[in-house]
Amino acid sequence: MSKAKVRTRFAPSPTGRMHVGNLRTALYEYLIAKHEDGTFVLRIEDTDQERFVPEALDIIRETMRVTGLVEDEGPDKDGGFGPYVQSERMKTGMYMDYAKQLVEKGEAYYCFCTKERLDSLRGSETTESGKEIAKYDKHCLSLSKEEVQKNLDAGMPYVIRQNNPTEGTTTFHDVVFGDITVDNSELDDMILIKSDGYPTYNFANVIDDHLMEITHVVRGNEYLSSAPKYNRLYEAFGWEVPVYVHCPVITDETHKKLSKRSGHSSVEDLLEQGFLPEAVVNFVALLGWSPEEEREMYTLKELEETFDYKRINKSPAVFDIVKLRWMNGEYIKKMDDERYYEYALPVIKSVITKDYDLKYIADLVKTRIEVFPDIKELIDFFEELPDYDIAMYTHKKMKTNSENSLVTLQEMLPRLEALDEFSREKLEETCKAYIAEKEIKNGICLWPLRTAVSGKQFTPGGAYEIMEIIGKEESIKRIKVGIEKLS
RNA sequence: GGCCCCAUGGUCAAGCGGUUAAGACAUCGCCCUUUCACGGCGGUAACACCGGUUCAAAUCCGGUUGGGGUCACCA
Repeated sequence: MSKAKVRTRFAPSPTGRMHVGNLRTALYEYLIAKHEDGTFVLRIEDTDQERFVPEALDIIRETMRVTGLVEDEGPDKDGGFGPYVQSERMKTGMYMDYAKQLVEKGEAYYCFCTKERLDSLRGSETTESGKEIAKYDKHCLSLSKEEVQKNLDAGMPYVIRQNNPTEGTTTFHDVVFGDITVDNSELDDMILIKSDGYPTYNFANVIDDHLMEITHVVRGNEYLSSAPKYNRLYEAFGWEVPVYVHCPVITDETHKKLSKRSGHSSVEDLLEQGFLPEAVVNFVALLGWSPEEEREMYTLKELEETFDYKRINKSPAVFDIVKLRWMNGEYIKKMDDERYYEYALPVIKSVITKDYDLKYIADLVKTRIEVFPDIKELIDFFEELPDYDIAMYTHKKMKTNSENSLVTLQEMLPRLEALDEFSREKLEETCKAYIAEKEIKNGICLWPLRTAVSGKQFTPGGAYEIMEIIGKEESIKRIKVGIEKLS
């Protein structure tokens, strides 16, 4: 028997921004498919009309586009398994038909219980500690066929519930967690069809995955507890269960599930904060999974080759923004000039209005940033000399203080004024000559100059680079300010 | 609270019965250097606890503790 073609799916519900947990799920689905030369499909699960937000769809598409997780089949790419949007599939009445099949088999039943009854059900049965017991009591299971029909004819609102056994156990298999067995008495009779006629997420999922011939299902660990009920559904239909891959949750620094509060829970947030999509993908791939080889920088293409879902971790991982920043910095350093400028120049222009060599400035900060907005505070002094404390002229290691700094500035001023060209070469030549002449350490000359022209403790580049960028006039002006401050 | 899951440095993690318990981020120190950064070198730092099984346990089993998840006509 030949191996069935691998088909995976990313099935988001369009309810808001794309969470990094969703990105990881999508990524793993994508990688599992690509690794086996399989098909990655996009399916939109919009069965919740309450929470549906139209823009969310665009966000998802855009996120997938920039991260490179492009689907092989989906709403815009019919592969013969459509429609790929659940609200459209719903129109065919297919979910209802399948639900009715289950009713026929006695694996499901109509339920006419009101919201009030359900609420009182939960309220009445409480544990000693006052916690709720949420299981439905199978009240409507006892209704006769005639009673059901009568209610239906009367137009009573209803739902269809799964009829789970109350004795015995159910075991399901998960690739990362192994076999998990639960008592059937724990299984709630979950709703399959809502009173608005829409299928619930759980039901639509099973139907669609089967119909779309999905072979591997990746999802968050939060769905682990509903997995046994899925098994019963597959069993009831007599369908083959796909390979389940449950991923550990991603948590924040407090080890709680990553939420909007943390400020970087969505891919959108991250991109807005100046992170590169490839860095985010690389980082997220490593959250809960590790390759066999000793390495952690991977392009999406390389991940496709090495990804092995059997190496997914079981324990929750903390989303460490500090390490993401580091990784992003690594990606920035490796960027080719053209693309780098594309990202860096706009940021530089937001700070510098003067006619400076902006690409030169960009080159200077390339190894000094982790995300692009970092550039701002690094280069603000180019635009305007900040007011600074003369204590900055004193540097122990450079052996400088206000006195010798003043001397340096006073003696260098005429030499610099005499220069007709403020190139790096000329500047270096001039300073070196002075240093040799006075038989002093480099720092005695360069530190005061750098301080005077920047007014900052730390700068990207040294005195030569800064003076070359701001030019003769501005340099002289700033050195005079320094002399004034020191006098 | 019931049920399920998890447990190696601050964080991500390798490890599948015998290792000096990798590596990365962070942190600290040194080198390079006109500052900072880059780069190079080095240091601090971990098997939650208690019992088994075994000649041998981070690795297997049980319990304890801790953490997480889930208990919707949401996904």
